This record gives sequence, structure tokens and C-alpha cells, in this order.
Amino acid sequence: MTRVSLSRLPGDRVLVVEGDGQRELPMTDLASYVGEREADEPRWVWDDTVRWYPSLLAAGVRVQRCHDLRLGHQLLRRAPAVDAQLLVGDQSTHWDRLGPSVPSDPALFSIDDTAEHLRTDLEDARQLAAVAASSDAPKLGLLLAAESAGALVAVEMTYAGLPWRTDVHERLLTDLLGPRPPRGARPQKLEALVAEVRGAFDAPGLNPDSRPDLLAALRRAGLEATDTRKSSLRALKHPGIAPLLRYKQLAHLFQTNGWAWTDEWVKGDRFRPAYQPAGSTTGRWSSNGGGALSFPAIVRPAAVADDGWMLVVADVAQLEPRVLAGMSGDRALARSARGADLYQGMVDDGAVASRTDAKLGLLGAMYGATSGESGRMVPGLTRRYPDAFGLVEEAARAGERGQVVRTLLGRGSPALGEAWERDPDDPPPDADSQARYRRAYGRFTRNFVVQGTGAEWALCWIADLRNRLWRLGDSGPLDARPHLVFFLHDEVVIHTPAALADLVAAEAAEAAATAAGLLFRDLTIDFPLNISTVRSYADAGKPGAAIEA
DNA sequence: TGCAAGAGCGCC
DNA sequence: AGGGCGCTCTTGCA
Repeated sequence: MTRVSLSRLPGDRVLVVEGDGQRELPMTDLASYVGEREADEPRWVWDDTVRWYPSLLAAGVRVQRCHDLRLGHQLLRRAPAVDAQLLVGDQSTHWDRLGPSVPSDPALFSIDDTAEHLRTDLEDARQLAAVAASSDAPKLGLLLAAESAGALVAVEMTYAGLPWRTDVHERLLTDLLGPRPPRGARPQKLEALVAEVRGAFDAPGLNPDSRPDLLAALRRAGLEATDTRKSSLRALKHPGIAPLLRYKQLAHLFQTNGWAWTDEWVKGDRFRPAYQPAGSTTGRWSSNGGGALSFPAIVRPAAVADDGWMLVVADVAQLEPRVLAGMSGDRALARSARGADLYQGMVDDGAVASRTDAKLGLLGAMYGATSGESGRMVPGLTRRYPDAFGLVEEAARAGERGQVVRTLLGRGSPALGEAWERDPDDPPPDADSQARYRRAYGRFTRNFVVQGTGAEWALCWIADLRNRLWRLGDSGPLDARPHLVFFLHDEVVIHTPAALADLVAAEAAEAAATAAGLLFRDLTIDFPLNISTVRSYADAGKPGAAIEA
């Protein structure tokens, strides 16, 4: 496959290296050059997708594949199967330090002090060599390709944006909170709730946002409260609790997804969050802006397809338990995973009495629950599904011994002490806190292998889906084709011309099967999707909504 | 005055 | 004695 690396040079020029040949271009010619070369389907190699791809998209150029060296470097440096020494060389310390770049950074295409003239071809050669020399080359190769495809998806989704009806959003806010208040003030309905809470607790100056204030008021009312969490408050009996809970819910909406949020994140009928592929150590994405990955259900009614378009919403049912079945090769769990409901499958196989028990037991095993209803289910299920439960148990023990663990495709966990930088002035931790810390790390490694492999499955899914959607759109312009507009760990939203919605839904399911084949080739694991075709995101998942419109 | 940490809630 | 994130507010300290 043709591999073309792009490096930025001073004076807004680009160095293009391909095999033994190289040439220079002015930055202004880049989009047309890339557009023409796309016919050869090359893999574009660049330092950071966010630094190159947005301007190409803006020029109407879509790229089929790339290799994101920043993500690759980060991944390979920590991959247990890779000899990290092979990544050392000219400028490699710079690659070590390279953090994510911010899409809104105005310095995007100007050469500045922080963006040295990195020779991407040199780093590319090191990464290729490091993969080739590893004991896990095919899997790492797949992981790098998926990671880079994810980086393309992330930029494309920011570019496209989630279709957003500001009028619907504001009507929703006004209904729940009252009219938009002046800066710094509470909306009417929140203020009314505060008054109600103050009255109920006979605390005229109470600030419900202040924990000490609130605890004092609760105690004065004779309630035993040690924290102000929703779940704790719900257990208390007092006339002030209901308005307090209502206040907390609505205040959260006002603060995180209220008018200020719209002002900042919604432009031109689109919500455009910035995604950060592999932003979490497990390989899951994070987002830095707009709280895209904690996008609350309460505002989803405002995500509405354009006229003549629809949203196809697809999520995987029980992604992580299915991934666990696949990576552990647990045939019993794989059998229970046949069909749309894995937990029900466990009941039907006679492993547990109820669906609730199945869910509690599996989640307990994946998160490391040691007590409670969840922890109690684990021993029985371990006998039933020894390979699956054994895998997470072994990952936990490895963590407690201080060893790193890896995902199916070879992403390594951070080391035990990595996030634990002690102040040298502090006394050394005693044996108890060391043991506590090791157990916590064990819970982390236990979850890491499943969450991380789940993220890999999802990357393969969206990478394949992205290509399928592109082919489906045939030859239309970029913004007239079906495209991904949202991705949330195990769920995607596709904005599509209404006429293509059924085809889009079918492609989403096909892509899921492709991802399963890529990761677990010899073992058949079902990854059934819940798919809805809807006008508004809020209608996804509701029975009957799929046919509507 | 500004920053970091903690609490709490949202999502998976 | 349950994993991963981001965001906003308050508090405590410099």
C-alpha cells in the first residue's frame, strides 16, 4: 500500500515523502494535491489528524485512510509486545511529549515554537519497525489502523456536527426553568425551588449548592446525613427532600446544558464537540468541550435531523460482556450471548435465576465487586463461565502483583505507580495503604482488559461503518451523504437522507459483524444492535419509534 | 485573586 | 471496599 507522509516546513510549506522520493508543496496546494492522490488510496501519514484533516474537509476533500503518528507513538510506547527502544531516535523525545492538539487552536497551520518541524517520515519508519519486530504485529497493525480511522471519524464528526434545534432546546429550558435569567442569576423556577427548600428546612439564607450549608440544615431538621448525594438524600424522610432533589436535577441542567452551553457549543444549527480518541487510558475516547460524552438524555429532544433527513441511532446490547466472551474464548458465555439479550441468555442456559442476577454478576466480575448483591453472584457464575470470569480474575491478580495487562489487540495498561506520584516530603505509605492501592490497581486492570477491548471493537465497528456509509452515498458531495454525527462508546448516530435510512441501518449491522470477525475470528460472537430510525435522538430506543416518520 | 482539589452528577 | 471519563460549583490554600 502506498504510504505518503506529510511534514510541515517553515514558510507554510509541506514536505511530502513517498518511498525514496520527496517533494515540497505550498500549504495552499495541499488540499488539491491530497484530493488528486486519493485516487491511489494512499495511507496518509501525519503527526496529528486534528492538525491536518479539518482544512482538507473544509476544502471538500475526504481521506480514506491515514496513520496518526501521535496516537501511534502513544500506543506503541506502552504496548507490552513492543520494544520501546525501537521508538527512540531523532526527535523521538518530542513525540513522547506530544499532547493532543485542540481543534480550535488558531495556530493550527502556522509553524510556532511548540510545533517543531517534525519529520514524520522518520517517526513513521520507527513505528513500522517497532510493529514488525513485535510478537503481536498483526494485532497491533489492526489496532493502529483502527485508532487512526477513529481519528478521522472524530474530525469528521466535529466537522459535520450533531444537528441541533436551538428553538427546541430553548423551549425545553423555558418549560423546566423559566425564562432565561440575566447573567449570574438563577432562573425563576430554580429560585422558587430554593425558596421552597429554605422554607421546609427553616433556613432562610441556605445555599443549596453549598455542601456544608446543606448538611447543617439537614442536621438541624433532625436528619442524619453525612453527604448530600442524590441517593443518600432519597433515603431521608422530610418534606424538604423532594424540592431539594428537584432543585439539584434542574440546577445541573441549567449549569451544564443550559443557555450558556448553547451559546458556546451550538453554532449554525450544529453541536460540534471536540472528541479525543484514546483520551482515556483504556483507549476509550474522551471529549474536551461541551461534555459530549455525558450528553444527557434530558436535552436529546433538541437533536433533530434536518428536513428530509433522519437519524439512525444504533447501539450494541451488552458490548462488554460479549467482548469478554470473545476474548476469553468462553464457549458457554458465547452460547448465552446468542440472541438479542445476553443476560436473558444466561437465564435460559440455567446459569442464573433471573436477568437481574445475570447482570449484577457480570458487572460485578468486570468491575471487581467484592460484596453486596453483585459480589455474591460472582462465585456461582465463575463455575458456570470459568474462562470468562477467569480472565478478569487473572487480570485483577496481575494488577495486584504490580504487572501491566493488555487488551486483546495489545494496548498496555499504565504501570502501577504511574499515576501515583508521591510528594517526596510525605512519609512513605504504610503497608495498609500500599495494599489498598494495589487492590485498587487490580480493580483497574480487571476492568481495563474488558473496557479496552470493548473500545477496540467499537473502533473497528465505526471504522468499517464509516467506509460503508461513504460507499452508500456514492458520488454525492461531502455534506449530502450519510455520515456519522455522534459516537458514545457503544452507540452511534448517523445523519442520513431519509431515503437511505434503511440501507444505513443495514450497514451498521454489517459493520458490527465485520468488527466481531476482525477481533474474534475463530469464535462466533453475536453483536446484536438496537437500531432506531428517528427524527429526534430522544425517540431512539422507544418501541414503535423506528417506523414513525 | 487565582488555582487545585473535592464533591456531585451526567454519560458509558 | 465498583471501572472509565467531563463539567461545574464550592472550598481551602497560597
